[in-house]
Parts: sequence; structure tokens; C-alpha cells
Amino acid sequence: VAQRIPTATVARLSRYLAVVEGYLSSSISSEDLAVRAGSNSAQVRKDMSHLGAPGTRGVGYDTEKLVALIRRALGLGAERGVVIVGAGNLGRALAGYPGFARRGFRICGLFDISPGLVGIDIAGHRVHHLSELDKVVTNPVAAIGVPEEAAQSVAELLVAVGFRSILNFAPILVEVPPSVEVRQVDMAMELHILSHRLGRAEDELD
Amino acid sequence: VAQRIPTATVARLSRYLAVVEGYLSSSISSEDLAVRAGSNSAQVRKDMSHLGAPGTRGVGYDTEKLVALIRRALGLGAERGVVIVGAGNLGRALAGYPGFARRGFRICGLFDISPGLVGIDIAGHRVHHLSELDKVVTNPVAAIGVPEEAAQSVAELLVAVGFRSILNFAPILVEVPPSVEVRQVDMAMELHILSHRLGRAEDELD
DNA sequence: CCTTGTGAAGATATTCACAGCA
DNA sequence: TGCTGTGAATATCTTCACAAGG
Repeated sequence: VAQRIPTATVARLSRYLAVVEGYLSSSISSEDLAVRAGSNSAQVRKDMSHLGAPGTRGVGYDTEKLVALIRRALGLGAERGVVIVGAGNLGRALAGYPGFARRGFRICGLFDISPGLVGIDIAGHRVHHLSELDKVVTNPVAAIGVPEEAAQSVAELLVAVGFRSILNFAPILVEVPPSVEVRQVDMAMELHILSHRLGRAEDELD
Repeated sequence: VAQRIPTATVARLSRYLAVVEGYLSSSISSEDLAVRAGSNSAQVRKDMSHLGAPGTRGVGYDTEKLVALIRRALGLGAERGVVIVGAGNLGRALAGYPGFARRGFRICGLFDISPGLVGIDIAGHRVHHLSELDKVVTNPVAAIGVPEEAAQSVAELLVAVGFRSILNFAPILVEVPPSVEVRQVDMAMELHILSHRLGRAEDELD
């Protein structure tokens, strides 16, 4: 009975997947999974109920089935392609991310416009010129790792050639049609949140 | 009446700050701010009420006061230091992030252990050996940009020398005492969320 | 008028607590 | 007995709608 899965659950599924794939036994209890994923058992069970995962009372969840179910819920039928735009430090860091394959992704394109970068190899992938972006075939997710000034035009190009999912690391809000999903990863925002809490701790005077 | 500010609000304050600092007029309406920050006016007004920001009916919020209030709420009294551990691609990308100063942060240390990296300059900052981590003085936030295998021990070192706020880019859950705040930035998780939505869109058959 | 400030309503998310099944 | 599955209780977050103020 796989219905709509709450986004909060989807975010946790990602972590569950990593835990379960690295788990040795053939079944795992909600408590065990929770501890390893930094959650709690009630939460895990609720999430599993959204997944429609079949647990065995007194035992736990079958790890193999769980992996398959989570992968399916995460849209990782076979493997999901990732295109990286920008071959500077950020693009390299992304391309060099070791967990791609393990977590269900495959780099299917690395693009830049700088003549000094096009043609070189990074982490085993040739950098192509951005003008060849439309050659990408599967239905991939794109990661934008270019400087702020270029991010909006890169986003527009991505949309123009058919991308519907964009992960933006540039610290600006890119505008895209509503049919395109964008997720923003903003280091400054994360730092601000931490700083806010530090500030509250420093006060101690509520 | 500055009480506890909801975390969801804090996250948005970060974006509001960027908008308001780049705003030319001396006051800004909730609607205007909302559009620029990718939110909506009701949300903005609720957030402002948590901030205790004094708006003027018929006009909007005084931009100058707003900047000061948001900065204070984000714990950016003067400037908040950031220490970056790891001088590989990720660390370089972090160090090269152009918006640091503009968004209230200052790099106050860049560390690694690799002999090939210690001593070189990155984005105008000398890389120091990790053993000198305890020389850092202010009350900074630390960003972990080292490979997965090293992340846990770096986190422990950070805690040992007194850090209480950590932004972890390594794709593992680091364990720290409850008094230390950790935020996790996990690219795989973001990709999973996007992939999940793509999967649902691909189905069309609910 | 235009826009704030906010109580109330609605939507989401988390936690509790316990019945039910291997 | 041990652990799942889940309704009910709670907490958190967002949106609505409108009174009140410049």
C-alpha cells in the first residue's frame, strides 16, 4: 500500500538505506536501526508504515527486502544519473564524493565552460563543455556547483534541455518553472543556524 | 520581546538577511521580502513577530533595524569565526566561498594533516596542522570537510579542544556529546529526496 | 488605502502507549 | 517475551483572514 510518503520520512529513508546496506544480519529491529540512524524506534516504525514495509513482530525487518523497498521509494529503480555542472573546487568535491555508487547514483556528466577545464579528467570523468549538456540521455538529477553569478543561467539552461530536478549549491535562490524541483544547499544558512544556537548558549540569561 | 525563535524561522532569517542587506530602499514590505526570499508574506510576518521586529503598518519594516535584529538573532554580534578542517577539494570549496564576510562570518583557521597541504595558502589563508587546532581563540563554528573515515576522529578532536558547533559535510553521522550541536549536510540525502520526487513524477500512475 | 500583527484553523511531524502477533 | 503496527495525544509549522494602525 505505497501511498504518498511524507518528505520528512523520505529524508530519513536516505539514512536508513545507508545503515541497512551496511548491516550484516538478515533482519534489523526498529530500535537498532534507529540508534544507527540517529532517530528513535517509534519514528522508524512510523516511517516503515509509510513505506509499507513488512516487519516481523518479535524479530524486525528483513534487511534485503528493506533495501529494495527503500530504493524503490527513493526512485532508484536501477541507478540514478547525476550531472555536475561546474568543475571548480566545488564540482571536484562533488565528483570526488565517494559514496555515489553506494548510495544509488552514477555520475553521467561533468560540465564546465572554462577552456582550461574542458577536456581534463576529474575523478575518472572527462569534463565536457556546457554546450553539450543536451547530449545527456537518462533522467538525471543535476547539481549546480558554479559561482553565484552563473547559477541562474545554468539553471535556465538545465531547464531548457529538460532537467526537472536540480540541487543548487550556489548561495542564491534560482528561479525555475514550478514543474522543476530545486533543493538548495546553503552553507551560510547552516552556519547561521549553528551561530544562532551558539548565541543563545552564550547568553545563558534567556 | 525576543523569546525562543523556532528553528524553521531561524533558517529563513538567513535568507531574509541576504535579501535585506542587498535591498536599496529604507523599508521593505512583508510581500516584497517574501518574493525575494522565496517565501510568502504571512510567513514573513509571523517570522518577524518571533523576532520582535517593529514594522510600520502601511509601510513595512525598516531595513536597517531589520538587519541589526536578524544579525543579533543569528548570534552575529560582531563576526562569527569559522574553522575549516580539511584542505582537499571540499575544504577549498568551503574556504573559497565568496559570501563569508557578507553573511557575517570570517575564516579564522584552515587545518589539515597532509604534509603536502600544511603550509600552503588557500584563498588567502595559510593551512595549519591539525595539531594546532587548540590555538584558535574566539568561539567559532567548525566545518568538517575531510573524508568520511576521518570525520569521527576530527569531530572528537574538535569537541576536545572546546568546539560546541559543528557543520559536518562528511556523509556519516558523527557522534558527539549532547552539549555539542552538529548539523549534517549530506549530498546523497538531498539527491535521494530529488530522486524520490522524480520517481513519483515518472510514475504518473499513483 | 496599504500593510502589519495575530488568533484561529489547518497541515505536518513526532512521540506515546498499548494491543496484537510471531 | 520481544517487537511490530497504529490510533490517539502532542508538538511544531504554515496558512488564513481580518481587525487595527499609520
